[in-house]
Amino acid sequence: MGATKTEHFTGEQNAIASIAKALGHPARVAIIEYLLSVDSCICGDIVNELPLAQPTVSQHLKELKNAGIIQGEIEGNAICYCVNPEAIEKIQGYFTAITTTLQKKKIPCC
Amino acid sequence: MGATKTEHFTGEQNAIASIAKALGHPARVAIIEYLLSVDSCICGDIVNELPLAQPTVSQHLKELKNAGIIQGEIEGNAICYCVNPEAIEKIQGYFTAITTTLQKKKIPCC
DNA sequence: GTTATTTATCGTAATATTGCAATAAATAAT
DNA sequence: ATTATTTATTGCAATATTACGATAAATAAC
Repeated sequence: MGATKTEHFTGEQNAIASIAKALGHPARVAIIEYLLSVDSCICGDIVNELPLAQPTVSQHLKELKNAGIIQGEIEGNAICYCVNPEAIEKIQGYFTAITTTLQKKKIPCC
Repeated sequence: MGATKTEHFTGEQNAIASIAKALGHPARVAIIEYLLSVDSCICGDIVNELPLAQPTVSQHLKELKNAGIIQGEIEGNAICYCVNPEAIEKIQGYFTAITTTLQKKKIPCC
C-alpha cells in the first residue's frame, strides 16, 4: 500500500486535493508569494530568494506547474513563470463556498 | 534528506502550507464535505461514507484535527467532529488576498 | 460482569516526497 | 566556436505518507 486511492473519489475532490497538495509545502507557498511580489513574470532569480538548492527549487516549480498553479515558458536562459489566476480562483471559490455553508448551519458544533 | 526545512520559512508560510497539506488528499476533502453535509456534528458513520478501512479513516481524521481543520470530542462510543470555521476562514482569506493581488497587477503574464 | 459496538493505536509494507550533488541541456556573451 | 550562465534531469539517501490487519481502549447495552 502507500498510494492514494484517487479512483475512489470524485474528480472535484481529486482536483481540490491536487491544488491543495501542491500548496502544502512552505517552499511552494514562498514561491507563489515571490511571484506575486514581482511586478513582471521574468523571475530568473527565484533560486536566490529561497533557502534551497537549485535542483530542489526546480523540482518545486515543476510540481506547481503540474498542478496548474503556475504557468510559464523558458525565455532565453531565464524562465518566465507566473501564477495562474484560474487555479487560485478555483480553490478560493471552494473555500468561500465552505464558509457560506458553515454560516448557514443552524446547529452550532463542538 | 527528505524532511521539509520548515525552519527556513516564515510562520505564516508554514501555517498556510500546513492547512493546505492537510487538505491535499481526496479522502480528507471528502471527510470535510461529509461533515458539512450533515446537519449535526454527530458523525459516527464517517467510516461508512468512505471507501477506506476504519484505521485509515481514523488516521485521516487525526491529521485534519492536528491541522486544526476539524475539532471534536468522543461522545460515548461515537465521535463528535465538525469543521473548524477559523481554519477555513484563514485559508480562504489567504486565497482571496492572492486573487486581489493578481487583479491589481498591471503587467499581464504568460 | 459480559458482550457488542465504536474509535484509537501499533506495527508494517508499499509508495511518495524532499533535498541535493552531479550532470546535462540550452541559450547568451564573447 | 568557446565560455559563461541558467534551468532541467538523473540518481540517490533520508524521511514522510498512505493503507490496513491486528489489537487495544472505552463506552453502551444487556
